[in-house]
Amino acid sequence: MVKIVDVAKQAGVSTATVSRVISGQPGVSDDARARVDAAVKALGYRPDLAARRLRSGRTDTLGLIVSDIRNPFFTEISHAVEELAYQNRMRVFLCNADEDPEKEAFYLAMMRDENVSGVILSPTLALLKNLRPTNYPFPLVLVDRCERDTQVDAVVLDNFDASYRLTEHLIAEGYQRIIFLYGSIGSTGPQRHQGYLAAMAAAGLATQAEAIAPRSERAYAVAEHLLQGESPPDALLASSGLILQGIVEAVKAAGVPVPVACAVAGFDDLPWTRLVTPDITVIRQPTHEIGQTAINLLIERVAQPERAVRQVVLRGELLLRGSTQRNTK
Amino acid sequence: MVKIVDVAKQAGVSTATVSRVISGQPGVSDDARARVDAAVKALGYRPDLAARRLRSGRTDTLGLIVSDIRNPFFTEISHAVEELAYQNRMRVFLCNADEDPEKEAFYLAMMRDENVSGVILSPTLALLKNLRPTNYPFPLVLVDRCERDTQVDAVVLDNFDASYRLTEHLIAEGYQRIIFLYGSIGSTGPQRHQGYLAAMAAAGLATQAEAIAPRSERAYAVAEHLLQGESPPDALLASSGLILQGIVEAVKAAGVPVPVACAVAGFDDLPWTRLVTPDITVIRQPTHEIGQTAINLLIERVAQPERAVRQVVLRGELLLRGSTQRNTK
DNA sequence: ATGAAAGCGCTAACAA
DNA sequence: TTGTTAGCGCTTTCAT
Repeated sequence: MVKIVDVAKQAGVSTATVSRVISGQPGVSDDARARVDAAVKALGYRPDLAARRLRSGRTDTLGLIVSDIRNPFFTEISHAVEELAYQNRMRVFLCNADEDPEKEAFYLAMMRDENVSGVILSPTLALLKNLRPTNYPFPLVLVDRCERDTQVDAVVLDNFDASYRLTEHLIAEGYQRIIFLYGSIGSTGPQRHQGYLAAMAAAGLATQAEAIAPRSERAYAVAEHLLQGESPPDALLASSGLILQGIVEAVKAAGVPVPVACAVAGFDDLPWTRLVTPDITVIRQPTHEIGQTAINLLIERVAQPERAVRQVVLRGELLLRGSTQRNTK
Repeated sequence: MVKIVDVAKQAGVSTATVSRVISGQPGVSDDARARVDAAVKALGYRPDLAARRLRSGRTDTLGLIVSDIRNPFFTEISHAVEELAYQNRMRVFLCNADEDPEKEAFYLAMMRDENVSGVILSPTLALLKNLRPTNYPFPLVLVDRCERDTQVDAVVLDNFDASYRLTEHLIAEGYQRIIFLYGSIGSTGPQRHQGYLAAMAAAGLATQAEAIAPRSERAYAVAEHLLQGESPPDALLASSGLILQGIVEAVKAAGVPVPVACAVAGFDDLPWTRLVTPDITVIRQPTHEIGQTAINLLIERVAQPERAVRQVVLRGELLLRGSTQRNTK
């Protein structure tokens, strides 16, 4: 294995000069620089990262801890983070907490052990509720989930606003008995619930909402039950893609005509929402931008540890499609 | 920061003994072991990974380089790999090559620099064509893509067989003018193409296949064109989920009744294939098992570097659904 | 079973 | 601008 002394010897300089050259520091003559570069190339030298990290204390590695790697929302965020990390020549540990606080704690500890430069995290509700950023030896940026009083850099959707606008649209289309199904674990479901409540209240309509486990099977069961009940909904709203999927399956199974008898809408512009008939009205989250913003916040935080906390709130995009347009169909 | 000497002092032993205890080596008395454990706990000691790696040359870290992190197929594999790595207390660098040989090369070099214990890789075709495992200082396990003569551990689908059975099913249902759309870059598309050709030949039917870029827009355009042509297909087969999506959109847009006028089927049991009407017949790949098998192969290879090359070929599952059942509908 | 001590390859403080 | 050198914190040989 070729090491820094070999390069130094070959180039006729000291190891310090080689070190300066390979880490792009100033204070090296063009001549020496050229000789080192040549020696590096000739010998195929690659610095030993473990040695460098031990000595320097830096790793140039980020952690990304997502709640569910199989959820396309997080997959898009991961993609954006990976892309920017690649451009910045940083590595990233991508970890999947699977909504499990224990796994989340394990990975957070691992990040500490790895001495990462920073971590992007979509926290479980349990962690979010009493998050002390000072507990962590690295800067933290939250994505997707954040409470109003959390004092940490974060980038989230304006959940209240998005949900308000979605509900408002349904009301404008003439739907009245609008039922909202939302994920009970997590912070986004309840925030979206609030937007729904506000929009309904503004229109003077009675509300009904069901907090459920965020799984399509649960949404299916609840929707099925509601559709068969005494006063069935004329619109079903979902606070997430998974819940929306369950609703769509239930409506299909029950043979309820959409959007005439019942409208359907929800969050997350998943590919299938355009493939089904009718296609589904959704709120599109700017996933790529969320990931991009998160890693930029993190990089800036690393550069300036003392700067004020910043929370970026992004607006969702309402995509009007067939499942909520009673009039045009 | 607390280090190993602090623990040694506190426990009244040498650093060597502490090192033995924390890495679970034998040759330490129960008494010493207990004192060390207590000291570790009392001081909240965590070993410095950089130092450990520099000295030991081991990292207990794996690399996973996927072709496209946004593809649910790879997302499922990532999930399985992550799960098993977690159980084995190993870290994993998840990288997304995005089907780009340059990015792939970068990440492979990064794996070398990181001195990872091993790498799981879904290679680009360019790399697969002349893959020299001896070029890499770490063991390699291929997933999803592998040529017949590649001498590397691998776990793949039996693409020929799966495609054969899918085609056979369509023939049995009475379809005759079956056109196959497959991804031209990559090794799986052509392998699946061969299965289609064989099944058609066995039935004495004329074949038509189109090699296309594996994007839904391309599949849409080609399918649209075929459906409007002089002798339109009575069945369209896709070699991947993305191509299948394009076909479904095109058929829907053209208003062709499925499965009566035209059947549709393909690869990958994506959620939406059950949501559309009719639901789509597909080959389900055992994604979880693929990921699991890959990491197990890798762990065993690390333990026994000299064992013979093993290639695991898994069988796809044919899920019969509405889009190909002309008779029952 | 235990300890003393030699480095792993690199960076950065300091000297020149 | 350049070189010398002292460690970073740990593992592992080699004694005992």
